[in-house]
Amino acid sequence: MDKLLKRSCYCGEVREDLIGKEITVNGWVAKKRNLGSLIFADIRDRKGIVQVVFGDGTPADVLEKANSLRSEYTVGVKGVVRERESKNADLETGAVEILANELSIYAEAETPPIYIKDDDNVSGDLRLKYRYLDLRKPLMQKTLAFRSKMYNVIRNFYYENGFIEVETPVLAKPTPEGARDYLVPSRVNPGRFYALPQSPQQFKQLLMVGGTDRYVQIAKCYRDEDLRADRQPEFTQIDLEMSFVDQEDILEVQERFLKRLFKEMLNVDIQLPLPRMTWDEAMNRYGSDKPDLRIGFELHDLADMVKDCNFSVFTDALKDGGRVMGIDMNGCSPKFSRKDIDKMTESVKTFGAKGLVWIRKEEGEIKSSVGKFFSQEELEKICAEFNAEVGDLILICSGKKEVVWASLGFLRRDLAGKLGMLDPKDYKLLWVVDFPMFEWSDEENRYMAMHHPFTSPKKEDIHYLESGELDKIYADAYDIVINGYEAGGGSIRIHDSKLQKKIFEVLQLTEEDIRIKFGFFIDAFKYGAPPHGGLAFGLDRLCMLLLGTDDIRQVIAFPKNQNAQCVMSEAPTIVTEQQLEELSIAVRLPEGK
RNA sequence: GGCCCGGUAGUUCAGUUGGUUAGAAUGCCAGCCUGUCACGCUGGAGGUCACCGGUUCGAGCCCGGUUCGGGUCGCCA
Repeated sequence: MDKLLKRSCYCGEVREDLIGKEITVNGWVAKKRNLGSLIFADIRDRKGIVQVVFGDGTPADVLEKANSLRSEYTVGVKGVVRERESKNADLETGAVEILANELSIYAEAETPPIYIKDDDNVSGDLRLKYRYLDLRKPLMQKTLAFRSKMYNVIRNFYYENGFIEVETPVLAKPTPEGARDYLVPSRVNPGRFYALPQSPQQFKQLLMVGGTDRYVQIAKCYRDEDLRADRQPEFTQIDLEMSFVDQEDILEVQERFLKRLFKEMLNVDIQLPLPRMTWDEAMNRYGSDKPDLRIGFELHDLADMVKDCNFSVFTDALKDGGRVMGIDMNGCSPKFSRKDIDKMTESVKTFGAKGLVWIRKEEGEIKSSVGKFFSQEELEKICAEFNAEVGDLILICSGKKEVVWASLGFLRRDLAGKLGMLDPKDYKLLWVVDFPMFEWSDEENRYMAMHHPFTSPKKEDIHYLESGELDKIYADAYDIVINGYEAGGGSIRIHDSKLQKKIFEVLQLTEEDIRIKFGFFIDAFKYGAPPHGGLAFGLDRLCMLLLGTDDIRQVIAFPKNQNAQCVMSEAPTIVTEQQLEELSIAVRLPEGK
């Protein structure tokens, strides 16, 4: 239609200093208010919204055209900025408006299927289907710009600290010992597959062998596992590796990065050095390897208090090598009904707990779901362990330690959330260090590397490799934890090929396995590998945390739904016979699909 | 793969014990309106109650199955 393109100002940036000046804005019609021969239109672009007035001197043909405007028409407006008669305090541009004298309708629009405003309340499914409309919302545009600024802070910091940005391949080799791979068939190598990287782990270590010394990459990673509110199948890592360093050196640089990130993105000051906690301590005090330190409600081991009690559930758990532990929800007794506790009991069952015992400390009396098994004196002793006061609610769980940790760890954070105690603007960062090297896998019936098989065991624990006491071996591995989220993790790597071989052995990989899966990697370390280590931050999760959302989709432009589909483009999709033919692939669907 | 929650107008939802023509708000369309900004007023259109089957004289509602979406456990080196 009419030609009027060149913008002189973003809608969201029109201010009093432009009063009296003629400007041109481009954008979408967010709202039209037609008062007859006076028409107001709110025009939106990525910076915000400005009010345009038609009437009061607007040429008749322009006024007529303005009357035909509908929601989401794409338009350009030229007009003079003037002060408003009555200001709108809710709008950043609310002190001014544009009196239009030219209007171009670049494109008409059908009625949008979703509301395009921040408080839309539209289901996530529809938002993803019409993501291109959803992205027009001011909040989404702010989020994209925020994330973009993050890239900038990241690159500046690491460039200034001597890191080299290197792109590693996306078409890579399948990763054994990890998550499920996304596979990519090779046409020119029939029957062979690339895998999309779960992380650039091996490449970045080979960069160290290659002498790069300090590497950084904002890397896309792919894992074919089930999704969660904070987990997408393709996600972005800030991936790092450093040579000739120990754990201290790495943590020191990375916490300076975090300090800078929080300062530049939020103007929040983070105190360094960050607190540290061993994995053992985190599990025993918080029941989680990613403890949320915004709240207390720490776990207490009650073994001493219940080892001789009459409640066989507890004594049996202890005899089987399990734990009896509890948390004290201070002052929460009146806040949770019997029904609420029933729900808590149901929720901990998903972690394998058989039940949940409660103790309510009341004026002059201590009540409990297991009151008939315990004397008041015994209950008093438990309350004393927590320094419980009247009005406290103590929740106790027993069983295998992993079950107890998971159950109570879940409850303390879940209940705190329900009580509104988790302030998203309060940032509690810590390092969790000294992870166990191995964990037993019932499924595989063998020990697996907890972090990954290139992680270095702690020097003082290496002798347990010989004695086979694998559960006594801890690793030079560390996670950065922010408000209960694992925001990143890393380790010192093995640079000694003999030690690496030994680790593969205890992981029960055969010579042939090692050859096939890691041959090139092992070979590289024969030629002089530097001591090295690194870390990767989850960029999406950092972005979530900084923006105070718990939905990772909010910070990704085009995310997948829970079934790993893009509901907008309908990926993944079936492909033509011809494509499959070229790739030498035959598809065999499971029964009923 | 398991468990939990949900699917009613374009959108967000209500819908009583199973009972007449399924409602509200918002959005949309038309008319009127010169200071609105959640504009207002008047009128109007808009429904495969996710799908299939069953129970019943009668199903949005009850039962069975399927499907779709969300959360979560397993899984995520």
